[in-house]
Amino acid sequence: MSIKTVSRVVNREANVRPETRARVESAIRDLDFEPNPAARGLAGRRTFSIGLLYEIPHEFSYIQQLLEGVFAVCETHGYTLLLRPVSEEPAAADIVRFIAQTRVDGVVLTAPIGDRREITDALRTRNTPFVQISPGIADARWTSVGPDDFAGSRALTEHLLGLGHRRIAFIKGDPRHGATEQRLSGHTESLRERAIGVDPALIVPGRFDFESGKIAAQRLLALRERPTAIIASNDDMAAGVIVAAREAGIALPDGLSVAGFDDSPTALHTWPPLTTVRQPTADIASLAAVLLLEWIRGDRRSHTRETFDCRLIVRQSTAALTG
Amino acid sequence: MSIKTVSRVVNREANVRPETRARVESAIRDLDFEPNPAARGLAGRRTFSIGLLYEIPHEFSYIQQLLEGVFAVCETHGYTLLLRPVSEEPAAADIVRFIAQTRVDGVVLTAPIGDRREITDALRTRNTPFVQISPGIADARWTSVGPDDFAGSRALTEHLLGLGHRRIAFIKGDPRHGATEQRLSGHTESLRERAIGVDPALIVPGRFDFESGKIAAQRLLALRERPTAIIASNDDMAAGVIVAAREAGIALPDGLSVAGFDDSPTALHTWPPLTTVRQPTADIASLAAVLLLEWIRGDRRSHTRETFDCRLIVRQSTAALTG
DNA sequence: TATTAGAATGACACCGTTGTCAATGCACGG
DNA sequence: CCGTGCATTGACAACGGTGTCATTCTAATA
Repeated sequence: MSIKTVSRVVNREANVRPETRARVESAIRDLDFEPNPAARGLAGRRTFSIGLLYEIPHEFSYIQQLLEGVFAVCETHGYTLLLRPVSEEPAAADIVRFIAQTRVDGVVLTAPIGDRREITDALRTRNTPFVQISPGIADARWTSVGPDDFAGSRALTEHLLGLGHRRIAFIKGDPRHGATEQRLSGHTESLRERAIGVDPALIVPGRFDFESGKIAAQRLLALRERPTAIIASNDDMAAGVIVAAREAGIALPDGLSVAGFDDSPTALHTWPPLTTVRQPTADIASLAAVLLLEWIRGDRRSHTRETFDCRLIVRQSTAALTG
Repeated sequence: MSIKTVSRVVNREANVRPETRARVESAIRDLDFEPNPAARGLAGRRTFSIGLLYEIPHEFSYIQQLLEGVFAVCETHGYTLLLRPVSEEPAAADIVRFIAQTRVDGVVLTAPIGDRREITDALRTRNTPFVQISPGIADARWTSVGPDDFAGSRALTEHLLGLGHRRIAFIKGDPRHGATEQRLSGHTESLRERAIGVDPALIVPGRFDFESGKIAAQRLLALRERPTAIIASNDDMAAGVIVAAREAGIALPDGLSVAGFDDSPTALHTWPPLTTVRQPTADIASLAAVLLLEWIRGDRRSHTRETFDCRLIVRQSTAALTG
């Protein structure tokens, strides 16, 4: 069985007997063979890659900011960035296959992918350098970079407490994200410090998207004793809260204070514009990329957990408690 | 001068005499030499690329939809996608350099990059396959894919005319985008068909971002004879219009109808939710990628201009003219 | 059965760099 | 002036596939 025949099978060329093809294919499967794209590119004068050129948008959503931060670092270091959008809960095997196929030197794992133990284990086993963005529990065995969600969330709750609110509801984010728990504990911690009881009825689940925020708000606004303020774990959900409030005929911000998290473009698109917490996403992503490259080059031999401060952005969606 | 010495210079290795280094560097510049990444990867067992893994977000902005469409096609065809965010008005040379460096087999040009004559010329000269997304003027010498902005815009204006509006203002988009002119002419064409004069005061410039929409709206709302409806050339600007209207104390949609374009996530985050026009961005991007791959493989010998229908999405931001 | 075209397979050079190690150049001390 | 050791450069074999062309099968035809 010559190498060339394998090449024919891989490239789906004609003139290979079906049984030969089958034999090769099963061998490929057994050996987990992935053709080396560099060798294919070199010999075949093609790269099996295409470029996508686009203008940097004026307003960045979270992913775009991440991209921007990582991309900037890649550019200055002469690295290429391969994107891999994955569906929810990708199998560790899918990620390993991506690395095997592309032969990337390392990967940046965004939340919540980097919190999956099987995935970090698989990468560590293969000795593939990686950094984790916005981890849940930081692990000393690898590097992670993220915002201080806990402190950011505390600042938000304290802002509302300062405005006189005492019945403050909290809409949680996607439970798979580490940020979700940290943002929640920042909130409850603030309440506890002021000796304000945490009413379980005021803490409701969400999934970080507009729709889940709206549904959560409908539930909260239907309570006998309605909250005077609602904190959503991100801006998209806060936008959902605002719409739910409008549909319920509640005046904003006087009838209800609403706050978000992230300072995404959405925060300015709502009316009133959202009080929120800004995390330096692009900086986080840049540092993650820098640390990854250092690791790849062997310039670094110990792991770290880097945390960035968040900043409270007060806009008109929160107001002093009246009456 | 051995090849190896060039390699040392390129890789910034130590132990190269400064004058040797200088000589090599000037030769590199003179010859426009770009190292072949495949050969470097093959010999050096590294790819100078890192991966970025992220979960597909629930709500797609325009860029994310494009990405998604192109990516899906790349994945099924075994291609890798290299992103290249560029600043406004990138030089053709930058783009040529990107191609030279990465050796991509072809590129997708998004608006308005693909409308720059110098860029298309440069690509054609180098024989680099490319397709253009949302072109201004389609050129028979290359392939382009885009929405039918003209018809979509017409549908929007007709919807407002049907609601009884006659003083309809229009906020234009970024003039560098082909869509801008097409969306405007769809609007004026509709008016003309109904023999309604086009009042130049009601057509104002914008740049596709929230802020420019807000400023344009402030200008329109200050007119002696205020429009009863405002069409913004995209949703972000429409969100700006809504905020400007709120600040002016105008009730929506009764005091003013507002419409956007694109059906982005923003369209649902505003209150009232936006009447808008949905373009099948992901489908457009997918077809662009498919056509590009066909061209790369030589399966295709003639260029085409493909157009996708848009769909009017009526929500609560537009209402019948009262009084 | 011999012949032959076309299908299937293999041998081998080559793609453009980097890693390794040998060769050469050079400055300095004895 | 020569030997020593480090700085600098070059020779050459990989790297892991693909392209080309020769060779071997296979089955249809005479």
